Amino acid sequence: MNDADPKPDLNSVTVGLNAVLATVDDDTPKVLSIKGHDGTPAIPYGAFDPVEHRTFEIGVRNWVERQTSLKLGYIEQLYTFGDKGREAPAALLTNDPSTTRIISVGYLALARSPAEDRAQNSEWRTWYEFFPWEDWRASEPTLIGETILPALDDWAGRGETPTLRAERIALAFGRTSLGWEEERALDRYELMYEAGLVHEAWRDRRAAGLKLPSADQSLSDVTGTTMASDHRRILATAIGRLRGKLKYRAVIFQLMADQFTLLDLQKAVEAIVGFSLHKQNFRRSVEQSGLVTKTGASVQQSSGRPAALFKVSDAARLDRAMKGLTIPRVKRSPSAKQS
Amino acid sequence: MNDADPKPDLNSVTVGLNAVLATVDDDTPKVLSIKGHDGTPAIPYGAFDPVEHRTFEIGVRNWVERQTSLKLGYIEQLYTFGDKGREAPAALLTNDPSTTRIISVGYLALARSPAEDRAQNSEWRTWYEFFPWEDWRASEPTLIGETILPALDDWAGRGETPTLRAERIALAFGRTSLGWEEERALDRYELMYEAGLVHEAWRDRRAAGLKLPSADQSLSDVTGTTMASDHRRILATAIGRLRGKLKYRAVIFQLMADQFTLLDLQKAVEAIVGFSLHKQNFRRSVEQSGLVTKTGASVQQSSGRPAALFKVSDAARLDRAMKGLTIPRVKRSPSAKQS
DNA sequence: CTATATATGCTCTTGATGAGCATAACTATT
DNA sequence: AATAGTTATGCTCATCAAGAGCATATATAG
Repeated sequence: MNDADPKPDLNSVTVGLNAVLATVDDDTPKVLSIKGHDGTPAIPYGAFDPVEHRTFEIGVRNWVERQTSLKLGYIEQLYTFGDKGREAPAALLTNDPSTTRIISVGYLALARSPAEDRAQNSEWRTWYEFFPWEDWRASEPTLIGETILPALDDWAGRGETPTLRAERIALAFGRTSLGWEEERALDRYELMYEAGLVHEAWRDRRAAGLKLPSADQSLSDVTGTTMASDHRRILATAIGRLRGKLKYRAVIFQLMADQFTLLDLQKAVEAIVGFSLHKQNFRRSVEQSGLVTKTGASVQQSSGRPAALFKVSDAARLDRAMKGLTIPRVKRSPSAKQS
Repeated sequence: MNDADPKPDLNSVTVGLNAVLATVDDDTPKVLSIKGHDGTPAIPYGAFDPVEHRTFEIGVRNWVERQTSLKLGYIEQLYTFGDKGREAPAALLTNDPSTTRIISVGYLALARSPAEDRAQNSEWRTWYEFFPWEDWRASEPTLIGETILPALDDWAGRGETPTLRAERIALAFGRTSLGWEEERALDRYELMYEAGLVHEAWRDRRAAGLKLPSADQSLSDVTGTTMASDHRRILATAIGRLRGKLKYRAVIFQLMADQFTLLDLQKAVEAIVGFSLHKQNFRRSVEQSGLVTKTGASVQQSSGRPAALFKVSDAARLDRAMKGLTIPRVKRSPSAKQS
């Protein structure tokens, strides 16, 4: 079955590792960014060294910890990006960019708090700086209704499959009965990329010598900060993944200090999912989950009643359950005329 | 930040593509397997050709479709495997296995029905042949309580962190309040691998010249069919992913024929998740979901009342919602003393 | 002591989910 | 044709999770 395969020039592939380091600080979700080759912000990346690294994960931990003095807690593989056209940063990793295809394995790592800054030329940035349309905490960003949707609708109309495009747009931007689904961050970014609504789209097409979209390029100036290579796509992947994960894994505690109030926890969740929660109900669900325990102590903020401090309970080391489409399993007695 | 990185010998990495082709046929979940180099069943794989393939996905579609005449519908990247020690099949992909590290990008693809067999030396096999402990449709496999758990407990006791191991085991095999979580297929396989309960564990350690576990190797003879390289791990990843996905994406219809009865649908879901569902409630949830529509026709099986035929409704092209940890968003009026 | 600002406690309503009884609609048999 | 056996469907109940929002409790700032 595979013997029939020709043996391509395998040596022309290079593997890089990318890591989205995320944290929540000052009620703000942040990512560690470095300066890319042309000054554009980039996600930390390094080459995968097959000799030194027994595992990708070990590789990521190694160079991240060595270069940032951050000790990574949670770490998870995101996706492996291998599209042609992401060769841009090739020059940074190899001496012969012309013939090499670079693929990169993206990772998501969570760090507790910025703990001051360490690494030179790296800094923590709000991720909403790169995705202004993803922050609904105050309210729906006006950018969406005023700029993004009109432009996307316009783009949809120009395509050969306007209906399909319209459906994708509606689904991604919460215009269906499902409403806004925060975990679709990647879908949204991809639509915007395709429609030429982000700077990268123009940059990449120009670099590839492709014909430019018939859209208005100036729109891409107001849709957030550009990143090097396809790093913004990787970041979108990370955001979407983390947002989704929050719902079925107790991963949020990887971002919390040892002690925290329920409001701290709520703010952290809100920072990540990008919208506000119902306070009383949030508390109820958290307390019922059994994931946290009162420490007994409490803290006093500026004014108002002091808040009780909580810590992660042991049970939280275990992951949590899932949910979804409704799979009604049989629980009680195997009696009755079942089946 | 990454300038500090030494430039390793990047050329010693080779990229392969693996595809788990899954289908449901005759109420049985199946995967396409080929004969591995030493006769062991393997998952179809091929080299990634950076020249010919603009994208991994295109690469996978290409060689799968060329070699099996199967047209892939749904396809999704699973995970990229890069651990040292998976060099075993290197000889198949390169002429110089000694210095090359092979990493492979795993994909999951869903095919409708086996549609007869096509490719030479490839065949569809029940995936429970490789994971007998994952099939709870009739009842909990006795293999778990009689063989697996005792052996795992034994293994846990031999380690330096028995409590941690015991917790992992309890969680993976449904011995916690969460019960059996079908999507933890990979967790279970990995535990068994670590404990030397699957043949691959012994094979790999022997090949690597490592010391063999102090466990009883004969146990690995009753824990399902062995696969080449780390393909069984990849398959476990695919199973877990698909099982989880069913709950929040309408992906099951990728496996159904144009017309189907609700029981057909139920059987397909059961085949995948590995346990039985409550019939009436399953129907209720499916019908309420709006994902299917009655065609008007009905079919008569051997005996009993004829069943109505359904088809996928247009709405199902859209994906479905998700659920999870409980994130109480504010829906109604932003009035009251909220926040 | 009063006005404010948070933290918490609770109640109500609605909808989803787990169970299982009751019927309907066919085929195979007496 | 009446009876059994079998699978499809219809429905009712009970329980629980989730969305809303009023009511109190406990501080800080005049």
